[in-house]
Amino acid sequence: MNSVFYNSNGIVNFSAQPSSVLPRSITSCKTARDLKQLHAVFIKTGQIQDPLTAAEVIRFCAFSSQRNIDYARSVFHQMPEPNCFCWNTILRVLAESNNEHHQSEALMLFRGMLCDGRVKPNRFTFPSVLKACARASRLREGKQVHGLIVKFGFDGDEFVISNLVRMYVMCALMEDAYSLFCKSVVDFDGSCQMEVDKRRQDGNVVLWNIMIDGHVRLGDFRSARNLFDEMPQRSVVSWNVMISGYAQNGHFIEAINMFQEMQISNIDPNYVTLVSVLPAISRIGALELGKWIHLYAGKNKIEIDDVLGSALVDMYSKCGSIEKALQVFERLPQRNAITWNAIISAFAMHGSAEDAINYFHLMEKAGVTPNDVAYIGILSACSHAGLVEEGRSFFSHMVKVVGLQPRIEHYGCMVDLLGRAGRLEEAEALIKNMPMAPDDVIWKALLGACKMHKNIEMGERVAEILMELAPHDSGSYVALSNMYASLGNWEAVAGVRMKMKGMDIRKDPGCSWVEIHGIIHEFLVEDDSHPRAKEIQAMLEEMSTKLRLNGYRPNTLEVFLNADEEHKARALQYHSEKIAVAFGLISTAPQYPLKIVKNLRICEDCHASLKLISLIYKRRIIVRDRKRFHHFDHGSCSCMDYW
DNA sequence: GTAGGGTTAG
Repeated sequence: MNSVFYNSNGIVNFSAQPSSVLPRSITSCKTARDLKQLHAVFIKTGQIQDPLTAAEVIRFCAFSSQRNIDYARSVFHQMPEPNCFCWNTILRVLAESNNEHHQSEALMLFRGMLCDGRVKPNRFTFPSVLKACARASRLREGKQVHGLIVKFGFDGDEFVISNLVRMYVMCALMEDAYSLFCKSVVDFDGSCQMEVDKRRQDGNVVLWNIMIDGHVRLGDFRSARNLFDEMPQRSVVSWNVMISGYAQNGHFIEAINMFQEMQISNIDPNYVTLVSVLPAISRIGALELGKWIHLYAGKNKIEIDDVLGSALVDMYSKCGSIEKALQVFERLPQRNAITWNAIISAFAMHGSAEDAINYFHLMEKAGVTPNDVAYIGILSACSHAGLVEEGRSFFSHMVKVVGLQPRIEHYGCMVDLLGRAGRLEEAEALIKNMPMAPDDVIWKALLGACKMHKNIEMGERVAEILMELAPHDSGSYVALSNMYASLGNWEAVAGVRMKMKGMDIRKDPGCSWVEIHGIIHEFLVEDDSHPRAKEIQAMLEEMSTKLRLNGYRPNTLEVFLNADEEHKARALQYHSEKIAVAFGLISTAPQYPLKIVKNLRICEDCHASLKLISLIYKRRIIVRDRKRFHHFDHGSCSCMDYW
């Protein structure tokens, strides 16, 4: 007969079992199969009646890598008399799940626990219950739980309080959160005068972090920053909350500044810091900083798993290095749907439709089902490469075979795909038949196609709609004006300009960034504010001369002004990306590829010029515009002039 | 047994 006994940690050991067949304890279970075998033995021996054993089983199914909440729940419900520890375990499992139904279930279960009455909740019960309320934004229940906490006398427990504050913060009730916060901070500070109680101090920082997080969630960065500056001490989490808050709300420069200040303050970035700051680096295109992060992870033994890996793949891709993106991707020990989406989107952005399609199929082969985002990636790849039939086939496969509901982003790709291939009527028909209202992005895609194919009739119509939909967006005015200009209709151009002036709409200034030796340099149109402006100017003149000698003629069609040709040619010379290239050429050695990030789309003239410049100066130039990458090399561009 | 994270049409 098998004997069962416990070690000092309450972990069950099966020393009499042949180790090749059965795991010796729950902690040595590697797979769900191991656990099921062990569980079967527990049932057979009746040992499952022991609450500690049952709780260990629940914990394993809930928190190990073999996450199986259904299994945990069934073990729990089979217990005739679960003790408080078991209740706490199942409540925590449900509360921390990402599935919203589980949070509701946790609350129902907690209600059951109270009604049952055999077990009283303890101080470990409430954090989970509060977490469930917070995650599901269930304020009404949250307030009831607050009442119970007072009734049971746990309103002095730091874990309970921090979860209570967090619950109010997540329900956007900052006043309630503040009243608890202020009370606790005063209490804690009072007791800390006598003796520095480390745990209390930590608890204090946690509360500050939660409050900062609350302001960040509400988009109130000023209050968040004030608290951050005021707090008596900051933990790595305090920095992470600020960095991720900035990064997720489009304040990329602030996120990066915070990250750099963090290092000045001698706080070591951790895994979450890296994952939080990487998207900001991607958006700015700060490759050197991105590389530093990658190295830092390696040096500090921070594991590059699927999550950090996805962020790195995206960073390298958005910073212009598709080769490094692929290298990181290939070396990852595990890849999930997001990792695959990141590499597929990377190929799409860089114009390698073939690779995007290959990796899409590799993803399927690896047993990862492509989700809606994967289809956005693949459709955008088809659109950038002009693969109309392939795009159509992916779209219909997604709808008819996979049964995914297309989102507006999918329609956006299709409108772009059809429009740019010159099938303007089909694109317009698709917009009319979409199940949702078209947004400005959809109309902009069609307007771009009208401009490309010089369909002024449709262009005017679409621009009209856009001006109504997004009246303060300069894009539609500029596109319409450019369209008239390309037809030489200067009167109509003047009309659009008048309208813009009347509504005080200004064209977004073109802006380019180039990172040279780790420092980001920003250039605006006609920018002469750089310390090396004189040398840049001389370089621009030289470029201009060499371009002309190589047969280049300025393409002034897209110049916004109705000015004489010479003036327009000069305006073109000072587009921000050209200034950035000039600066790059004088600042770096020939083998150094220039990587430029531009806020708007690259214009046709700059595109033609950069192709020639890559030939004349034997320089690889990679430009990331608002939409995609252009790799200029040996006189041609990776987009094959289709963008 | 407290806080924090990656991909997405133009």
